[in-house]
Amino acid sequence: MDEAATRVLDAAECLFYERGIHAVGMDELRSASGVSLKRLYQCFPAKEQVVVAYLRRRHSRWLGEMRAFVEGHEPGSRVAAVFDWLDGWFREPGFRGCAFVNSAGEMGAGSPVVLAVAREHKVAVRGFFGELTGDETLATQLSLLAEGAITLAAVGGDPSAACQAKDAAAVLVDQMLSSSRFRSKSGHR
Amino acid sequence: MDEAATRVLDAAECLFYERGIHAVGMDELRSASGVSLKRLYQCFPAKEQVVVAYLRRRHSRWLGEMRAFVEGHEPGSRVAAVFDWLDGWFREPGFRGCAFVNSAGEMGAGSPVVLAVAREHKVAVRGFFGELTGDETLATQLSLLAEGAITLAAVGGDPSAACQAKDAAAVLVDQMLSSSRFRSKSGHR
DNA sequence: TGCCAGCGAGAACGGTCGTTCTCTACCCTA
DNA sequence: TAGGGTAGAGAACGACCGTTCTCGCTGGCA
Repeated sequence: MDEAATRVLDAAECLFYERGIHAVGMDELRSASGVSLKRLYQCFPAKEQVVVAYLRRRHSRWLGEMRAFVEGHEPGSRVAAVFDWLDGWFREPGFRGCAFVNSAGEMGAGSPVVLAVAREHKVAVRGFFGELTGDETLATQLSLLAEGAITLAAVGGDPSAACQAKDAAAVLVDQMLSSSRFRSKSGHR
Repeated sequence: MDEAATRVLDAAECLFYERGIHAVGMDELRSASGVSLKRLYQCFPAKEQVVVAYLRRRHSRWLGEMRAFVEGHEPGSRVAAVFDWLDGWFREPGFRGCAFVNSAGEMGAGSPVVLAVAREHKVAVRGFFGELTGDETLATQLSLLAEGAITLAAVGGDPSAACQAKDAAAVLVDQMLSSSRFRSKSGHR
């Protein structure tokens, strides 16, 4: 990837997330990145492609950082670690919710490709919970809690949502463990 | 309230929710509602006030409909009924997620009043769960599940999120009941 | 009947957007 | 040194936005 494109995406990641997509014009992207308008349009023939590239890169970074944090914990406490990581994120200055949900809400109705990128992100998050738990149902339920926490932390302005979600997640994990132990011990049929 | 204002809000509720706020201009609001631009600006001196009024009215309707549905069920199955109601909502044609989350994501960064209305909505939803359960912690956890279900149904395009959330909610409610029974029976101290 | 306040229709205005074009300066090659 | 292709700076363009203004009409009242 071009170094100019990287600078554009750096600027886009700050500005789009902070103020929303339609509130940031190409001119502002230009002045913030120091990349001329001509070159900007050589890298990204339209604004929508800047948005898509911004979201794709943010997806890699976000999931990578979460994964690195979680995998630094014992296997038995990794689900809880996810919510600890979310808690740290919620308390960062400038936290404004999920970039993918915000972008999809803003452009999704008129831009199927942005909606698709957001969807891929959510599928990947659920997949990560699947890796952690090895159980599809539990993975979905945990991703529900995580999504809810992100939404309530952003819109509700309450970072403690992560902690509440962590407690609920512990209950769900316990329940799943005991029910699967029960199933394997009783071995029905 | 003026009948013209009602017609404007009817149009706004359809258009803003379906296509997003900044994608719908005042001219389109005028033609869709049949209210002249002059009168529209008499009712709402700026677009932001249309947005706020739209959100407030939607909040009343949405919570009212959910409440009516839930209160038509036995007290013991009302938490589950919330998620049944969400399931029906998710399957409606044109479902596009939470209007408050979408609006806050689109305008929240530049419009504190819109963010505040969205926040009030989320507080009210949590309060409703509080009425149902009589337990603050459980209410928060259930609202996390509900918010997560809305997000995943909208962005992930998966209406079955409501069903998954319902199952998780049942686990959390059971756990809460058994732990409080335990506490009252053992009567610690 | 004459008059005036209020209305709707839509033009007008200033601003901003995404995108393209122009022009100038520069660098690499011959 | 001469020339041509490239890049940057920024003007230009057409479209659209939110908002205001104009203007002709209407309908109630003296």
